[in-house]
Amino acid sequence: MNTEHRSGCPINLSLEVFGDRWSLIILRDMIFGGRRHFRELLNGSLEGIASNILADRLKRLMELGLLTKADDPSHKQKAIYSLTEMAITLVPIMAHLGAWGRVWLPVSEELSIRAELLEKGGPPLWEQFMDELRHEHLGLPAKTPPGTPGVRAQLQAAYEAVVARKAESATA
Amino acid sequence: MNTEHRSGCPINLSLEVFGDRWSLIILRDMIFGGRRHFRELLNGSLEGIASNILADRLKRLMELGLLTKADDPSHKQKAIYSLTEMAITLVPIMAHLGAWGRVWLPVSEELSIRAELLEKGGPPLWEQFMDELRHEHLGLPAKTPPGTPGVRAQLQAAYEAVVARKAESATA
DNA sequence: TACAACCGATTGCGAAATGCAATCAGATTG
DNA sequence: CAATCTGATTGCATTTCGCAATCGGTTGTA
Repeated sequence: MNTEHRSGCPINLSLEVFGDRWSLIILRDMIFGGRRHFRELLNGSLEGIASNILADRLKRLMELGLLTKADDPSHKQKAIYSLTEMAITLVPIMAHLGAWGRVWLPVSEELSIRAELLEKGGPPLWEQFMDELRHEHLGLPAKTPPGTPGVRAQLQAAYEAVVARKAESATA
Repeated sequence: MNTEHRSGCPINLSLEVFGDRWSLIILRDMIFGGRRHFRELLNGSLEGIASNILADRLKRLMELGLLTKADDPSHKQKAIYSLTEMAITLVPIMAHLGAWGRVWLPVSEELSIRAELLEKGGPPLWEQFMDELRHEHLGLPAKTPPGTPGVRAQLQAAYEAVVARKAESATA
């Protein structure tokens, strides 16, 4: 990890981590999209990240301590990327960024429904989501009873409902 | 303003605004440092921004609607930059970014005291600070009685107290 | 046992961004 | 009237970005 910093200001240091156009996009897709593999991140990216950029950022995020990499037992070539606690605690920042973007930027309806729900759910929902991520990525025991619908699943279902509604109204 | 976007995702669109190493630093210095002039931003920057980068980012932030520029009546060459409501509503994001950085990154004590106070003050303090910024930058009536110490002044005083204490303990 | 599809990357290369240094013309100050 | 300060601008070398093609190895299928 590079130890040369422009200053010891928390905002500056955070910016040195996220001050590029792709790092946070990758984390977004892992957190909200549930993606764990290189190809999932590469092909699932709405914004069309290039493979060399993805490889570079994954490496960088690992060096910074935001991700870890492990072998996939089902496939000798596959690597599974996991969020660390450091990355999981970005959920509130993601929620705020999404809320801000929803107010001030030309967001699309289907892609902002997640941000809307996350904003309405507030800190309690964020905590629940973070516990869910800790369970999935860090192997911690689940805090919700088995069978409880996960936060990501709820967000995904809401997204799909909007897409379905828009498709229906377009053909009606 | 450029209308070509990679996607309509709120987080992506926010990243298209802040996904560089300087834009948020400039806004930080305006919000927390109270800087309004080109030279103040240029020379006061801890991170040492170059003048051409500063000029470019100020222009870009104006095009994006985060800043406005006005003539300084006291000096025909001076320009005063003001935050818009769009920029003022970044305060909670700044607070979260600072709090996250304080936990996970090698921040310096004197530069993180502001983030600590902002975190402890929570949303009520953020709201008070935003009202203060609306008064200073948008000309809205102050919501606090005249004479009340401003949030920025409190943060600045706390910063200076830490600096003074560290200087004293160094010479003791 | 072929063979296509898929795996996580890597390389080449042109374009764009970065950042340092020097400079600018006009306004103000001493 | 000279020095300083104002918000920039320009030139230029370096670095970063990002698209396209490709890599060697693994897996599934016929």
